[in-house]
Amino acid sequence: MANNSQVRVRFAPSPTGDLHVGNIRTALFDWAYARHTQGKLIFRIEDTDRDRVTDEYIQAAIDTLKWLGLNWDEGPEVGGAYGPYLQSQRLEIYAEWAQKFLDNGDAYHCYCSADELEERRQLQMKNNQAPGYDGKCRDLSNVQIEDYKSKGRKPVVRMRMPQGETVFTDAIRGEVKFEHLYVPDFVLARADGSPLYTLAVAVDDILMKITHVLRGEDLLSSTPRQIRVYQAMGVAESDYPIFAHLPFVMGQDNAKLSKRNGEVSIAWYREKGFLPDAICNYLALLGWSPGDDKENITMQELVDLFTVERVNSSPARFDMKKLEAINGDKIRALSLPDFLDWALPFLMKANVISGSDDEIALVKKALPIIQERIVTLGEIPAMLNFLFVKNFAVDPEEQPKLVEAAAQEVLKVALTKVESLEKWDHTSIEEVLRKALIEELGLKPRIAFSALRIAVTGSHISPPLFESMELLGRDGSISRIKSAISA
RNA sequence: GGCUCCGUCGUCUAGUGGCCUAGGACUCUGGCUUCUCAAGCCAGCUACGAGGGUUCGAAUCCCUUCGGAGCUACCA
Repeated sequence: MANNSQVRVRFAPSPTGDLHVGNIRTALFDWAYARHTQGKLIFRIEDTDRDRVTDEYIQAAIDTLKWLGLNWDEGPEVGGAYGPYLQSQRLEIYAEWAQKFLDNGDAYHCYCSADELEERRQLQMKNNQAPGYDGKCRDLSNVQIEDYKSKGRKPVVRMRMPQGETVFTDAIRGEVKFEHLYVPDFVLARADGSPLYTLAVAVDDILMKITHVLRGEDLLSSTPRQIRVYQAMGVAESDYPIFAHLPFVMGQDNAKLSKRNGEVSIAWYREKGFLPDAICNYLALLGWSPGDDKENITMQELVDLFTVERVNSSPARFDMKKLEAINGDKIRALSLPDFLDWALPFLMKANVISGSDDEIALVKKALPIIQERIVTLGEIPAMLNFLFVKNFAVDPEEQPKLVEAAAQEVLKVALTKVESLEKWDHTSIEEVLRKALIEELGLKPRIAFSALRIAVTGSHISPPLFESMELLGRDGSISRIKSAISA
């Protein structure tokens, strides 16, 4: 196996859509392994299928990795000695190798049409045979070739699989063996000369001197094809990369993660208000574990602890609840300046604030009292809206609770006490209200403060009442209590 | 169908022959705390897919079986 001293891992997505949870978990492991070994992370775009990969998706993939903090050493935007890193810019390279394979007899031209192949496949299935290319064009005579050409047929390049078997050691699963009987000759390049995944991935991994291939389990059965290409390239077995096939991340119902059973696009989590560190922390726990009972880890701890040996081989189910729990932990651990930086864009986007200095100052004061009450940043606007809203109105569903006689009594007493307060801070407010409502009127705290809470914040669920009143200010609080009384 | 991978609480996992009457986390349930909601604290529920071996001893090793997943493309 590869014995280079410098570890070179690659993350090579085919951006046919927004990067999803599974992609990111792979990227995260690739990144963590590169950093753990102080090796290099190579970011390569597999866009050989330009019908499905768009520039927008490529850019989105780049942005997503950056947002998550998964930086790369070679690839788009940073370049590197083995570029270009977009496969669509490496077409001549693949064409050269395809030609070389043809010249050496490792590959051959196949003139079968898609329809013919499909027809034969159906027949194979019907006869209970393993479907796959039957080798029809393996040894075409010159006459046959001329005949095809005269009919205007354009050939694809197909790799010749020799008899035998391919055995390799997967770093996660151990020895895996494939009999070539079940690995049919596969297509390397289309009739127009454009390469297919099997050609490009193998050529690039060798040319880019990749030492470790950590990728999804779905690619496990394509590994013998890649190894076949290495052989045709004349690569020594000791220079093959080490393969490590990561277990799947699945949805709730044991199916591959999809829109149906949970949001898959990382962009969605970003908008919802999940922190990159929380996403990475959670994803790291899918198929890997730090080994001890500690699960809430930092990116640095992940780097320090991550080894392929500790990666599981069994698939994991994605659990939104646990992600939320971790996100809540991460939010609570945020410093106030960091929390402010994360919170502001959400408040602006929801039009709760416009971004003035006064508003920001107030947000800064309010954040500590909601920090342990939210699970995602997206909940912040609703939590703080009562401080900024111009036309305040009590939630219609809460309104009935205010008109009750007992509530009116509380509000009236509270109003007079609060109006005569000299210092407007939460301790003074709490002190005077407790004295008047709890001690003197003998009310239970939860009863006494409920009406006030609704009057001031508009809902029976809110940040702590006295702090909320302090932040709202004397005038605002008093006028809201007044309007609750007259209502 | 064939090939390949996988199988510990509901979920993520710890566990590599005795430390396991199986540990942690999330969820759920009950309680404490409490100005609401949270947070925090305490307690509880629940698992080695099944069946055979090997062994003094098995979640850990072997076999069979059942289940799940992936691949089986001129997608990646």
